[in-house]
Amino acid sequence: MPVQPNDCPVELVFALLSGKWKIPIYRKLYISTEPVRYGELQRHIPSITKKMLTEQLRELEADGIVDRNVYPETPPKVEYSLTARGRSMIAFLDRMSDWGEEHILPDKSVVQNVE
Amino acid sequence: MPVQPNDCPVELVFALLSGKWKIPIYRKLYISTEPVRYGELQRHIPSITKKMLTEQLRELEADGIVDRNVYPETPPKVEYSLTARGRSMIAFLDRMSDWGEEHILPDKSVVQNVE
DNA sequence: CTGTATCCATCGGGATACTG
DNA sequence: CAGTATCCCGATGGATACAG
Repeated sequence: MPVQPNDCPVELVFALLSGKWKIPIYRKLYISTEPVRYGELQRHIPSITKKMLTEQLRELEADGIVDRNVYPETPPKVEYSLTARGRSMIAFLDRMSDWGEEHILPDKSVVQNVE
Repeated sequence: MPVQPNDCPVELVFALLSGKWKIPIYRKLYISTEPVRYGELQRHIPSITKKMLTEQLRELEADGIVDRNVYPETPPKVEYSLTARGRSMIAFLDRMSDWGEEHILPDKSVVQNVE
């Protein structure tokens, strides 16, 4: 659901991106220089159902993170892209990613516990 | 539940802090210079139940974010604190907070839409 | 092609009572 | 004081079929 009022900025931001598929969707939209079609998103995230893809996109849209453009053609064509606000999230997402790679993924390294 | 393997660092980090009460708990532990007792946490977050407080603390502990110290006294005394790893999350949490204050909370300002 | 509409299983989280 | 043990509900997300 769209975000509810709350006083903690961190919790608010978490709420914006909470949802099983929002990060993968965000990543795809961020990486693409061009707007991305519905079907393209679905192919990029094979395990997502149409219901969930639509739901998550609607929430991201309601929260001003994603832009939705409908082209009234036949067959229909709908394109999604990040809003400026959405793009600006990359600032802290990159920091999160850095932290994750440093503190979680290192287990994958052959060399462990090298303090 | 403790975090499951996954390839996206951002999703991994989200998983670490997903849980209705983890951010409030983190904040309290971060702010306190001294370790915090169980009852103190409960008083600081009045609406949390014992079950949830215990659950969330256990998960944070399993994920290496929180330290748990038991003093075998009577009555029992258990203290919680952030691990070094936990403390280091403040780096991206601060960036998230900044973004949240800039992009979500400004509605509270009297002056709006001043592009 | 881009969705909606139903129906349903699972699970996070809450209320309450009990315990070492 | 610091938890466990149960019981339970509502929301989240999945499967499938249908529609413009």
